[in-house]
Amino acid sequence: MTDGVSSTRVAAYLREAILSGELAPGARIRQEDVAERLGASRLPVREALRILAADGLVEHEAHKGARVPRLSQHEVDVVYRMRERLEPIAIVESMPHLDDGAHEQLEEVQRRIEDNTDVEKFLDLDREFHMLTYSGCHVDTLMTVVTRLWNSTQHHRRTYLALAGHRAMWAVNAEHRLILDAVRRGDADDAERYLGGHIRRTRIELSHHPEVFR
Amino acid sequence: MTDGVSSTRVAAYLREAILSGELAPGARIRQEDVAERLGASRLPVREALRILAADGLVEHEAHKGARVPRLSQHEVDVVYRMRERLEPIAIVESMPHLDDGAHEQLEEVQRRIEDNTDVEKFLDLDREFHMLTYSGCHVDTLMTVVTRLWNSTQHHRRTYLALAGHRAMWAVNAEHRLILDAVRRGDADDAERYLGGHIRRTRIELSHHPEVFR
DNA sequence: TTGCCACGGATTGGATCCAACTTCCAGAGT
DNA sequence: ACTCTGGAAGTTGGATCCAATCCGTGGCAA
Repeated sequence: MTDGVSSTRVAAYLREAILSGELAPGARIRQEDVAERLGASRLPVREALRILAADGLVEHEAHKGARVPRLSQHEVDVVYRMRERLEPIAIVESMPHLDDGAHEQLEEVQRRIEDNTDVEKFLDLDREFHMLTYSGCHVDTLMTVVTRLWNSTQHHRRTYLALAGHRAMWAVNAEHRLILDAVRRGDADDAERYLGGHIRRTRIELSHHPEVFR
Repeated sequence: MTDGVSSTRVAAYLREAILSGELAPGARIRQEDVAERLGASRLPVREALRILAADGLVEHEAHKGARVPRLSQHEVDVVYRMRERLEPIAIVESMPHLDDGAHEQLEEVQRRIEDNTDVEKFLDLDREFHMLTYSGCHVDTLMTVVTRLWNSTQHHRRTYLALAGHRAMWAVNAEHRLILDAVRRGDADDAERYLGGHIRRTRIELSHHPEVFR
């Protein structure tokens, strides 16, 4: 259900365009272009841009318009260090509320990740896997921030994956399996540990590839 | 200097009203009221509300309007656990960029905190102290999130202080002094440790006072 | 050639009017 | 007495038009 509200539809459209890489970091977003393309007026576009700014997907400057933020290597590194500390909280909050159905879903998504070879598909599935592990966390403030952190580094994950291919994928799968097992067993300590390690290892791999940041 | 842009002026006005407690959690904000009071049209008010939503100061629902979010005790606890893990990153990022002038300012602010007895004044000064220690952190994503976390719990700090008075204030001052000293010495490990402990102790004190959450 | 100023197109910000939705209350029907 | 329905009032969302600002371009002078 698209909510019926135009501004949220526009926001969804732009969110997809940015996360899919169609709009790269640094790209400018002209209100009238979007309005025309979606058959709406500029007003809902303006509101959509504010919504996306809250998600960290665009940055807005008065009288200069909106553009997709361009993060430096150091900024991305800090974002990953933030994730390393925040997401363990989310998984611990979430685990008690995950039932067998959720565990099944996780197993299924992880199986699809292991069968997959496409970069774009991996990005979606990986995000789905982690968000599923957090789906029992009902603290809005936390989930908003976590989503924001994923959003703002989506572009770099993509270019890194396109570069490294599936060479390092075995580690991701091993870590996901360990996380999934800990979640199933209800072992919060292990879940925290493996999740933190997963993010940390990714951060360090990224730091070895400065070419991702042009 | 107020940016000249109406929507940011409106946002600043509402931000002040919310942080000062004038608009309490749960309070509804009608666009026309604000517009009339500030002599603007409803449009900049709408944009201001979106800006504030990004700061976590209001929540917006389609066709139902904006209101100041009401956080549960558990949510506030999680927000403090987030702060406990994020702000140490901020202070470590910041410290290398703080010069003697900044150290002087910190000393001055802390002195004023120790001389102060007013609750409202303490809230401002305490925030100023911590934000000063983070002022050298130029990672936008991190500072945006930290600000958001402070914003969303400002109300609870106020009511707790009004309740506990300055009984527990000595601990705050001791911790501030230790943080300030570590910052001066450029000792990142100590700064991290004392800051984390400061936030953690506050969180635990809050958890002992459920009456703050009505 | 280079730097500066002015001007005009392009783009965003704001005001007003109209449409859509929500909420609340009265009244009929059970 | 209770529930459900319909409609009116109140509030937010969207479209259009106008104002303010930015930015590139071209001309002019040093």
